[in-house]
Amino acid sequence: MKELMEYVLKFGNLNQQQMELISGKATELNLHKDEYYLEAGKIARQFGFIVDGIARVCYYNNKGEEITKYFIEENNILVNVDSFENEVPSSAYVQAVTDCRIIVFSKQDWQELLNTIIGWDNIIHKITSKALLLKIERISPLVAEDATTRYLQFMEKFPSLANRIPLSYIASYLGITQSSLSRIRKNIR
Amino acid sequence: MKELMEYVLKFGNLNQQQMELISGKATELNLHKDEYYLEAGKIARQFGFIVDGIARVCYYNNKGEEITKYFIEENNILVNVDSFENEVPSSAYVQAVTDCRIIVFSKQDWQELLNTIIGWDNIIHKITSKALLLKIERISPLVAEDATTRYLQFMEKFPSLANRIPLSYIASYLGITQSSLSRIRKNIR
DNA sequence: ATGGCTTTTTACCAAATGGCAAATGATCTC
DNA sequence: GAGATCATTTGCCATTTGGTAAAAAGCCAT
Repeated sequence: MKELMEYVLKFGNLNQQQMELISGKATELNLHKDEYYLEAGKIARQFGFIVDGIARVCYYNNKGEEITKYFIEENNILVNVDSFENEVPSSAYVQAVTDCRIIVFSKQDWQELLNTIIGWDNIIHKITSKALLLKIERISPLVAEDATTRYLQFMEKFPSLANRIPLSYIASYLGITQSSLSRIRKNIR
Repeated sequence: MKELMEYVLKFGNLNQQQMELISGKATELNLHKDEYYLEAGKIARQFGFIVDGIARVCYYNNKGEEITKYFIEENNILVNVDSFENEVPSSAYVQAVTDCRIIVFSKQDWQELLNTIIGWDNIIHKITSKALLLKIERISPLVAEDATTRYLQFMEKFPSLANRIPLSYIASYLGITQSSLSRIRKNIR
C-alpha cells in the first residue's frame, strides 16, 4: 500500500483521511505466472496497480502470431483505460509474466473515490496520461530502429526486466523472431 | 469552429453559453506545408485542433535519421500533452505535411476555460486520453508486422492520407527506407 | 514547351531477418 | 539421477530489407 501512496502523491496532494479512504477500498490480488489479469473480449472491471511482478499486454494478429504490446513492471498502474472507462471489451490480454502482487479497486469503489475525494479525478487524469505517454515513448523507438538497436535499447532501459522475462516474450515485443533475437544476443557478446 | 464543437460534443455536453465562451478564445492559425507548429526543445504553448490538413510528429535519432512518429489529420487535436501540461521542452517537432488550418488556444485562455466551465476538465481528459490511445493503436501494429503488411494496413486505414503525404514520410513512419517502400509498392500491383 | 527542381523508381549488391528443424541447455517431477 | 518438459541456441537456406547511386517521372516557373 505504501508503494501505491508514494506513487499517487507524486501527482498531487492528499490528506491523511483521503489516503485512508483510498486504502480502505483497495484489495490485494495475487496472480501466478502466466495467469490472466484481463482477457480479450472482456470488459476491464478493475483499476490495478502492480506492487510486485511484471505483466504484459498481448494479442494475436491475423496470422495467429502472439504479439506482446508492452510490459508493465512493478510500481505502475495496470488498467486498460479504454475498456475500464468506457466499458468496452478489451482487445488484448493482460497476463502475468512473473508472479504478481496487484492492488485493485472495483469500478464501483473507484467511482465512489472519484465522487468523494476532491481532486482525485485530476490526479487520476495525470496518472493515466502519464502511463499512456510512457507506452508511446517505449513503443515508438521499436518502429524506427533495427533489431539489434531495439534489443540494446531494451536492455539499457530495462536491465532488471530482461532476466525475468522469457526470451520469446521479449522477441515478440521487439517484433522479431526468437531465433533472430538469440542470434543477435550471440553477436553482441 | 463547427468542426471543433462537433468533436468536443462527442465527449460531453456544453450549453450555448459555454460553447460561445470557448469559441471566443479560439484563434485560427494557418501553416504552410513544411512549416513547424512546434519545434524540439521548445515548450508547447498552445492547445490545437486541426481543421484542415495533415501534420506529423517527427524527430531525429542518434544516427541523424528523420523518424516520423505519427501523422495527425484533420479533426484531431494537435498538442504535445506532456509539454503543454507540464511545461517541459518537447522532444519532437510538429510539422505541417500539407497546408494546415488549425484552431489554437493559448495556455492562459485554456486555463481560464478550465476554471470557468464546469466539466471542461473532464471533457479534455477524455479527449486527450482518446488521442493518446489512438496513437498507441496506430503505432503498435507497426512493430509486429513485416513491411508489406505495415504498408497495406496503412493504406487500408488511411487511404485518404496516402496521396497527400510524400513517400519519404510514409517510409519513415513505417520504419523502412524509401527505396524499400517503393519496391513494396511495385510488388503489390 | 523548356529547363531546373523535387520526388519516386530502379538496379545492384551486401547485410539482416525469417522459417524450419535439430541440438543443446535448463528446470522440474518422480 | 532418469526422464519428461520447456526454453534457448544453432545451422541451413530463402527472403526481405538496407545502402548507394543513377535513371525516370512529376512538377513548377518562366
